[in-house]
Amino acid sequence: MSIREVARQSGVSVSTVSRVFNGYDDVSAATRERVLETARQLDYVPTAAARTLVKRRSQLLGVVLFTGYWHPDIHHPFFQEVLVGLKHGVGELGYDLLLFATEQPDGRRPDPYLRRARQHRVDGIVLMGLEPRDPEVQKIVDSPIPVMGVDLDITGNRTSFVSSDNVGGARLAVRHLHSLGHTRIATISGPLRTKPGADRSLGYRAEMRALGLDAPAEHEVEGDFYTESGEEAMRSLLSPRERPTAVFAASDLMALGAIKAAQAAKLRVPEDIAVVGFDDIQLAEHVSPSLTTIRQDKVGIGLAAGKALVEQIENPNVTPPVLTLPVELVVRASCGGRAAAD
Amino acid sequence: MSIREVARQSGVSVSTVSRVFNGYDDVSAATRERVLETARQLDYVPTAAARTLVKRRSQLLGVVLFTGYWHPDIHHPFFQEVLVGLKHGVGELGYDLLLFATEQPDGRRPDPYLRRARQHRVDGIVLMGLEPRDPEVQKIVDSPIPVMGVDLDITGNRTSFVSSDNVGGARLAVRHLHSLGHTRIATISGPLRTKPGADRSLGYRAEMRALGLDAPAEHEVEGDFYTESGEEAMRSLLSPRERPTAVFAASDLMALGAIKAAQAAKLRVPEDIAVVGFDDIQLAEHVSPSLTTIRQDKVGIGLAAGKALVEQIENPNVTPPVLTLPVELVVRASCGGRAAAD
DNA sequence: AGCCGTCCCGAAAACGTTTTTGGAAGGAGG
DNA sequence: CCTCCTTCCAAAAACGTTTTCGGGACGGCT
Repeated sequence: MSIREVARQSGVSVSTVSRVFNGYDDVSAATRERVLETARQLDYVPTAAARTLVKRRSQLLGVVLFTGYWHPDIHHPFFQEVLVGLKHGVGELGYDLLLFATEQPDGRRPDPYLRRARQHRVDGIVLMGLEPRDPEVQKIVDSPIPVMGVDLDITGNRTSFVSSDNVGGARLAVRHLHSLGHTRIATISGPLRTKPGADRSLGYRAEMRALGLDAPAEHEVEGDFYTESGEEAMRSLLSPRERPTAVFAASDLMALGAIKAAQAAKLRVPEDIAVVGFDDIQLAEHVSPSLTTIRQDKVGIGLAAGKALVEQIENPNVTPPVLTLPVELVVRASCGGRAAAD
Repeated sequence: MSIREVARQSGVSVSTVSRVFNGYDDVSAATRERVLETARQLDYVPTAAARTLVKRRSQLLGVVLFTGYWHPDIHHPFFQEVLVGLKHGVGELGYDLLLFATEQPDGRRPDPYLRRARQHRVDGIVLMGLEPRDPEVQKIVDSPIPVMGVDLDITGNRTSFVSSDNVGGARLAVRHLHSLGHTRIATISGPLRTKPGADRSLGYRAEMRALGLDAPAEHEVEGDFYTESGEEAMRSLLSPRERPTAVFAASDLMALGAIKAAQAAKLRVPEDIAVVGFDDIQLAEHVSPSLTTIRQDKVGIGLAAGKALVEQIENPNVTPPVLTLPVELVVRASCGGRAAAD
């Protein structure tokens, strides 16, 4: 089952077998066939470990996906789809994914990610779901291993990131609301320390300004992307006497919470207050009223991240570009307008 | 950076360093400390490939997660949570996950999973999302590598599987419906060739019989777990003159479709027809009417699968038990009754 | 004939560990 | 003084590849 055995049985040297399996062309068609045939008979499979040892690369991409599973709302569907995209993206290029399972229930990570990555000699790392200022992130970025962030703005020598066009999406959302006649438009932003949170907030403000609308400070409240924070935020948005007639929530989950809070306050959505979300998670179309939202191409993000990472691995000299994927407005029922009839 | 360097700098032999790092006790406290210290200074990390080569095991668990990403409804949230559970389960035990990315957009898998598994010398394999009669599955089961199926009934020498108590769950569902006064209870089953599909159908029939209720053939129609099939199934259920007053759908997604179809037929849910689902996906509580359903402990399934697999790896002599996790009835609005006031 | 180029292929070193085998040092017991 | 355990450690083989270096065979030139 080792290359040695194949060599013996086909009457050639070890190096020749190796050459055959690596597709070198300096081996005659006849020997190639003979080697391939005996390999097939012996059911020979090359050992990755040995190859990794000598080539100093593993054809493996490390994935650190921070999913605190104790978080009640962890089921954030975003990363699942990104992962699917990632998988398909790198699969075609001959890489497999190494999912680091080094996270403890209490959030401690006993064996730092970077250490595991080096241990396995992964050729690249994908970072998702962790806090931008996690010290471990910085260590990884500073390492010589190529890194791609997903919704995590890191840059460096061999590192870059991919995310949706968050500011564009936010602008799209408020523009839509405005086109429906709203002028008092509030926002429930994501955590401003995260890239998507900050950018969507930026986009909101930019578009409000561009439209000549007033965006007083009390019309922007910060959530954490999850449902409850949306509920809470909406309550505080509703308290002033001049309440907004529309709100742009920086995530669908928060939009949901917002709608719930509005309904609890006896307001009708969208008649009394319009809501638009961000993400287009599966929920969005099934919920009632169905959610108008900004759709992110989640699979596409994974795909892009994978391909870009491999690109960076195989061309270490070119500095990797920051990738921004387009988003799309999906009009449903939660803000009335032309879809109100649905 | 190799063990050799550490040995040189701390004035001991290579084997001693190895012993220190593997926690053998036949090394004096003094040398141990010295070695550890220089290792720290050199920032030494042992190379997994070399270790794998000689120990013939990798501390890696292969995961084959078949996710046709071209399927419009692929976003099935089930596996995401299972994966999270799996990750945490095996992480504590010192294993990492190797996610095979060898699936092509058109469904071809160019390099069979088993081959990759052997290549990387994974210590065990987790199978999820694939068809029970996929020939590749059989090959994997027949291999000497320990295997755990998730919702995939495979058994063999070193193989077993874990799933929810599907028949119990189904019985729970129809019992609940019956307790609400329903007697004409239909079901939209999952694909009967899959374990969960078959078992939930079995449970439905068993409970109907136990309750002395009539379950004519036209009251059971087979779907594929996804939304559209539920819609379609509901339409055919509604056509006979003696239409059911309640239906048990073998998945939440199908329940959703069913509700949609019922509403399209101008029936009110739950007043005119009650629906209960299975899974308790995130959608279930947000949809309107919110879904009464049977909750699966998805994270728990992953956790159990991981632990059981590792158990089997480390105790190859004991034959692994089939694991069945309890489910739970979650009463919401979609079938009236005591939650109708919600 | 002699020289050179091309085409195939083999020998051997290297990658970084673990494990087996055995041996030196030192103390205890006779 | 001799023998016999312990305790600690070193040497070396083994794991299964890739890659470098070089060499034989063969044909075509001059």
